[in-house]
Amino acid sequence: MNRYLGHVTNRIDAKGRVSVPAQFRSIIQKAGHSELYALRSLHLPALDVGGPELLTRFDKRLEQEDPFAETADDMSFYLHADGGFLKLDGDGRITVTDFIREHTGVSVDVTFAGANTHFQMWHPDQFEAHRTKVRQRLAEKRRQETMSVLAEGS
Amino acid sequence: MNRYLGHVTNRIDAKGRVSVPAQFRSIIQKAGHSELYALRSLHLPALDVGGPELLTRFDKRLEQEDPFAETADDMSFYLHADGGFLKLDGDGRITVTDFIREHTGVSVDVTFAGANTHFQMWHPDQFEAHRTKVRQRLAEKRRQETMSVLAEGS
DNA sequence: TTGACGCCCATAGTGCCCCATGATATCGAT
DNA sequence: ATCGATATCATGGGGCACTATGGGCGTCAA
Repeated sequence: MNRYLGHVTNRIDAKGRVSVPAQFRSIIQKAGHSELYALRSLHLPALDVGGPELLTRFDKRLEQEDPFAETADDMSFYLHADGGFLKLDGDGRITVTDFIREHTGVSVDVTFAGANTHFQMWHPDQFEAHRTKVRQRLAEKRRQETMSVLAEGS
Repeated sequence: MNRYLGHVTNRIDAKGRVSVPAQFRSIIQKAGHSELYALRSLHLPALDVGGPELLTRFDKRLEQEDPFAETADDMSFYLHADGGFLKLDGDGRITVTDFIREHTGVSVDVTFAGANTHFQMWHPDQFEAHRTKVRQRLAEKRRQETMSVLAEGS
């Protein structure tokens, strides 16, 4: 399986380290990488994490912008300055820096959530809150669509 | 990794020196350079720092950015005039000259920010302010376009 | 002399590498 | 199916190496 799926919550130890779930690590390993790249999500209290190809994907998006416009500078700043590397140690752990804590609010536990091509890091509570919100929105959307279909049929 | 990424804040000592982050130093070293060139950013209170290739890259950008040759010359002069040239000492530190202080406002701490092919030097507060602004602008843009690279499949 | 600068070394804090332990899952033999 | 052996994984901790930072001491120029 080469996709990031499911979610796991792990504990931060006394030295501020946390294990990246083995199933996620194996994906990185298969890609031949030993480093992770993290971005602070623009609209969520979570980190978007992946291998170097995550950065490449964003770089491609950046190339589409007019290189002399403000937006291009903004995106470059967001990608290159606002992000950070997470180095995996020999046991597949990363150190939870202030960089991570500030944006996500994590302190004792971290929830790793798969997002297909990459994964996210959350405070467990924030993750749970977000999860229920998403479910509500989807249910609401489905209800609306069903209603409209019924309306057409009649 | 041979790209300037992430950001670090270091302290200026009593002799006016500050350590260039080891992470960045190793990139310079790998490129085989022992000298750094610093240019005043046009739109930002920051310095753009990198190897010799930084000069040509910015010259090209200048040409395209301003159609009036005379103004471009002025800007080129502004960029290169008291042109920054930062020497690394044996311990990977540079001395923070007035050239740096004037344009960036740094006094006690310096924030080094990656910009992929080069890096920037900021006053920590200015950096943080810029960061917030950039995130706001990007979030706004995303709301308008529903731009989400992450949401794409594969 | 004084102050800026280059080169040297000292040290505290942090990050990284290595190994240990316990819990859980997997497998094989009976 | 049961039970024991083995593997995998999250977690804990020791200890070394590196890095950031502070400071000493020459040299050179004003």
